[in-house]
Amino acid sequence: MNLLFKALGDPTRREIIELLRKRDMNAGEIADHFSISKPSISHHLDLLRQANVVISIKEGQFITYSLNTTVFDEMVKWVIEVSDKKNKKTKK
Amino acid sequence: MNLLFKALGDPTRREIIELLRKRDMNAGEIADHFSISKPSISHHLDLLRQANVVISIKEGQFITYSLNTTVFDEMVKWVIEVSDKKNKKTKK
DNA sequence: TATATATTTAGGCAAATGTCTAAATACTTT
DNA sequence: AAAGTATTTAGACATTTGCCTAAATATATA
Repeated sequence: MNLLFKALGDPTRREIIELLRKRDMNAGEIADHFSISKPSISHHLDLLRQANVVISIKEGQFITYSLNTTVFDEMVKWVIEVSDKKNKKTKK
Repeated sequence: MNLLFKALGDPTRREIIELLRKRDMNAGEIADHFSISKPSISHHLDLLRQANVVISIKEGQFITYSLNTTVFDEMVKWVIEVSDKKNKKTKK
């Protein structure tokens, strides 16, 4: 879960996630949305892949990236749980 | 939201959050749960406070820390929204 | 085969992060 | 007022992060 939080702790990477939410894209298309270099985007994509937030599939000379949203489940569960205990304490 | 994700991207800080879920604690009590120095814990608490995850209240010579879970709401909303690929409309 | 296109890898650099010890600040008690 | 307790601030250090350019790899096309 640490890799996931770290992955989400960068605005560029969150923007990439928001892009991929609309449709799958290859690395070049993703890079075109930003003013930083392609190698830097490639690095961000690597971190997102390590955190299992995205999946990459090679298609010819392109590499298509798509979102894997299941990885968020555990995280949301943790956050809700952490929030819930506190509520319980004040509610009861 | 960046400060929040960054705050959550460290295991010690997540443990602090889990501690505070059970009950409010002062800085010394929190530090006693870890093997790292008090100044380091103080720094972690500062980051959590900057991210609005905790609130600190001075009580005599102690400083009591408590969780502020409302800050998670926006984050969970973002994650859920991003996970929902079918509804691509961005609402504010 | 040679050239163009897509993407990553390598290496370097400045800034941010997480840790420490020592010192400073604030409050309490004697 | 002096001493003790709680916590933070300051400064240093190694590691990580995010960015860059240049080079390498892989595929497509003339």
